[in-house]
Amino acid sequence: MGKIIGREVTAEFSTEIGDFWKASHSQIYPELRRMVNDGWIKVSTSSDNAKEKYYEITATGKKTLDDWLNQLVTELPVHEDLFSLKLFFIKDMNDKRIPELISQQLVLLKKELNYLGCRRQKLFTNDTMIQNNYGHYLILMRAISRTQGQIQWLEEVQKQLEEK
Amino acid sequence: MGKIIGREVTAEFSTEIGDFWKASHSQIYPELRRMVNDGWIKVSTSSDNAKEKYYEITATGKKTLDDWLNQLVTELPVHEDLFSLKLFFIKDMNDKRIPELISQQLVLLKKELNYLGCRRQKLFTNDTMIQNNYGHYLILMRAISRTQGQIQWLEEVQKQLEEK
DNA sequence: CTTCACATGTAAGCCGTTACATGATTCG
DNA sequence: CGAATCATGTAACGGCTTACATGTGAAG
Repeated sequence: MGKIIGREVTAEFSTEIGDFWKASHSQIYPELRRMVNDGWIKVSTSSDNAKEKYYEITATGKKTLDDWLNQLVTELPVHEDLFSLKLFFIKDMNDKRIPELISQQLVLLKKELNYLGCRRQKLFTNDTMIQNNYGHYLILMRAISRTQGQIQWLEEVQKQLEEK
Repeated sequence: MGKIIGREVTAEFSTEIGDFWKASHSQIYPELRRMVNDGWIKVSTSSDNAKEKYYEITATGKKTLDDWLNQLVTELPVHEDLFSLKLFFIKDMNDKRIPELISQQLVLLKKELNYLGCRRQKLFTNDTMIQNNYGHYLILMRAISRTQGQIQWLEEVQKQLEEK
């Protein structure tokens, strides 16, 4: 119980966690090693599958995680996105790249919204699932709301630009 | 005209561009050098101030920038934020760290919203300013809308959590 | 028994940071 | 002329990526 192999950690960064944080296996394996060295997790090899290494959190690791969770977040992240960066360099209101960028961004956002909706349906089928993973539920719903908001805003801008 | 020194580029990444992209002077100076090597910009030293190096975009540089602007953005950025990451690890709906994280996040978002409002007032005093920097105006307004949306959403969650 | 998927690992490089260092200008 | 500020630059390092490399298990 509570044991996990590197491959599964990697998978989580493509699904669960992957919606808001990315990491590849090439980063994960060395990190696991460091965490073993630091005593945050311990490793055990199974007898029936020599290639797999089972990792498990230690008391020290739990403490470290808990301390980290108790620390307040003091800064907002910077929103580095190419969409904003490109728009920044376009001065002219009638530059036709503006509607192009917007419509492309809308394509991406709608795909994202659809994806997030699927995630919600898949992960949170009933109230029990929500109550037992409430933090995860919150950030997923927040992502959905944010994406909807952006779509709505961009569509309004799009409409205004067409009216000329 | 069109000439700028490294110090001023650095300053832009603290103000104008800094709202959605960060870079320190230690990154900028080497980059300027590379861009000179690549022929994207050219450098000239002024007679009256030996320490200043004036950079200016070349035709090649303009072409490169233009090509880049014409490329479609094909992926949304990942929203790496500590707020989401921490919430992800909190399973229990009644964990008191949830309202703590939310209220702290609201503090940060309101500060941000206020800052963005000031930027808007300062940079876009009249319609001419808007029309001559329309892309910049759009992303600023988008940031404001996004921040407002997040505040609203979090406040609703906060209210719902209090009702128990 | 060989092929393919699984599981782990390493290497090189990019982009960004903080900290450190240096020279030029300005101003009291 | 000494101190503060301006302007530039370097060093060390951290986190992340892509590409490369290796070994093991399962399945035809």
